[in-house]
Amino acid sequence: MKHHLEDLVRTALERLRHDGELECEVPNFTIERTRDKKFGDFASNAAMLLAKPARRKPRDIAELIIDRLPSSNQVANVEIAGPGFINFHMTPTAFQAVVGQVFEAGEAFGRSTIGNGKRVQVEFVSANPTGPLHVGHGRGAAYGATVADLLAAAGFEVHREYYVNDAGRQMDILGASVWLRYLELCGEELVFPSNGYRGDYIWDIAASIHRDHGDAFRHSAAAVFEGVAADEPVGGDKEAHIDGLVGKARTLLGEESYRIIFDTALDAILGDIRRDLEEFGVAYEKWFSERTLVESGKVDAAIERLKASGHLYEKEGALWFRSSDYGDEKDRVVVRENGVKTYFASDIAYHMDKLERGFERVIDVWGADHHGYVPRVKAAMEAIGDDASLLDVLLVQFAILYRGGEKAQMSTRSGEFVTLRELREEVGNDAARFFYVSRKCEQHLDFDLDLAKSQSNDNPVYYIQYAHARICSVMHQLKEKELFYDRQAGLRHLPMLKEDHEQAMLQTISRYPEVVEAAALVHEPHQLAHYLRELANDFHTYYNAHQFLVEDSTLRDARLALILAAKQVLANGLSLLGVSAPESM
RNA sequence: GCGCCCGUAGCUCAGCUGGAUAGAGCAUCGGCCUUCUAAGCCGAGGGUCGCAGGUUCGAGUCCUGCCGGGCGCGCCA
Repeated sequence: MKHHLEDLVRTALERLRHDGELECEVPNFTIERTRDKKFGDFASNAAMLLAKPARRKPRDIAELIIDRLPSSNQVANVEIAGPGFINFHMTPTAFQAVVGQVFEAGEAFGRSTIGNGKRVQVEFVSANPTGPLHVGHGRGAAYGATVADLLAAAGFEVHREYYVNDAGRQMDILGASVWLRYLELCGEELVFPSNGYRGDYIWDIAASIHRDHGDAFRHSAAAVFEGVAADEPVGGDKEAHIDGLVGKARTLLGEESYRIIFDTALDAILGDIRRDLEEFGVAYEKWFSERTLVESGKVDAAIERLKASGHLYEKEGALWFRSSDYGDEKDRVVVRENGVKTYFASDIAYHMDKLERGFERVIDVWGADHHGYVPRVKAAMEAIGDDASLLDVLLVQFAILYRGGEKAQMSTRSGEFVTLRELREEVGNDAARFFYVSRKCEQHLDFDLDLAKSQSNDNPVYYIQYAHARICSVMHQLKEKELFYDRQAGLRHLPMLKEDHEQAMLQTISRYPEVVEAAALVHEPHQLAHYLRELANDFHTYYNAHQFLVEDSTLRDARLALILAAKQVLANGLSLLGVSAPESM
């Protein structure tokens, strides 16, 4: 509907230009749903935008536009109001037609082609595989997955990707942590490094290695800690201590054995993350390995490219990227003094690779604590000669858990965060997915665990799902009463739906495609979440005000057609959010 | 100190990317089940849109400066 009116106004403006009545450019006008029905169904600001450049009164321009407006069987009346709004009153049949459109498109209702098959990559979660996902990652997962699904619904060709940091120092620390726990299982006595990973899952992995390999990787604790810098609790440096232990693991085990432990740890944790996300309804086209990026020489190639274009320099033994030339607050190290490339170096190569793969738009979903990282990545893209404006970084703020009105403990005594899995088990996937995307990403999220679990109208998930289930229930009752529903008759008799509640529902349903499109383009799934609550509200209100299973079969068919269309839209919307649409509750 | 994000009803948040009289839910108070699921519906009260300027036909929305809160400022990832 909206697009149709846009076309009409644009045509009118072109005609005005053609007639010489308008000598300026066609402005970027909008067509909006009106807030108040007395202003019609849609309003355009085109005349007011033209007032200044055309040097005429907005109301005069509005009149000219209306004169040139092509006729449309969807438009009943057009009028000028207020400072120069052009208000459109649609015909009843224009709204009624939506029901037929919903049935025809079914699951595809709400999809559009504005994305025009443009290739867009969405990279999200990408948590280091050093432990299970926690509730903070959960928000990125739900948000990224929904943004990706929305973009797909809007006609983009979407590629979902998880960047696996399987190369890097943190992974070495993970490997060392597992090995040390393994040594303890072998009977060695040692003081676990303060900077090591100490979750229970480390013990589990160590135990599985011990089960499969016995004492094959055992070395005496004395040998392992010999010559290693002191740990922080005893007056040393925790970083130097852990790096020393990693070095010992390498030399004592040898590359082959070290690799076995490292890979076992990586596979175990990554496997767990994959299962977790899969159960959460989050799927990826690709799990992109940082290690393959390193091994393929792409990181070196990226550094070479920066060097060749004169953006690198040496200082204090390290290799620096002059990112401050591109607006970053200071320069960044790419190769450390010890010759090890930084994570940033890999990331430059990774983003270069993304564009080389032909993505026309690249979206990174990051935790808000990484916001300081954005300028340097964009700087690197510019320096390399890529167009940094193709990259959109969406920063997701933290989720704070509440229980009983109080901030819930985010981490356990051992320092482990509350995991995504624990949250899913407590409130269920549906509530978790919905709550995570119910706020815009830059908004801090207060996640009320009690509310997410409550089975009442306070809980928007149940409220929406209940609307869907209620419609299913009505159809069930229809059968029980041995009545029938005739879709064609229902569509024919839609003009009988003259009640306010029925009009409201038709209008809300007709808005759905606009909501999906807007939510996709501005990456705001919460718009869809709020819309679905509105639609559910319209339905519940209608349900209480009127009987559907009435004697008059023509009216009954028309009403059932209407609520079945609502059911389809509820199901489509919930599906985009990754939430189920139950038949009964 | 510098940078990013947020300040809208008692609470949690919308406000369609500058439009007409600022909206929901929760909470509070008052109503609605012999009738398709009361996991629901209806009604009432509740506001200096953090503060001060500016931009224009028009500002909760854009700009500047303050105030308050969160986060970030490693040769970590």
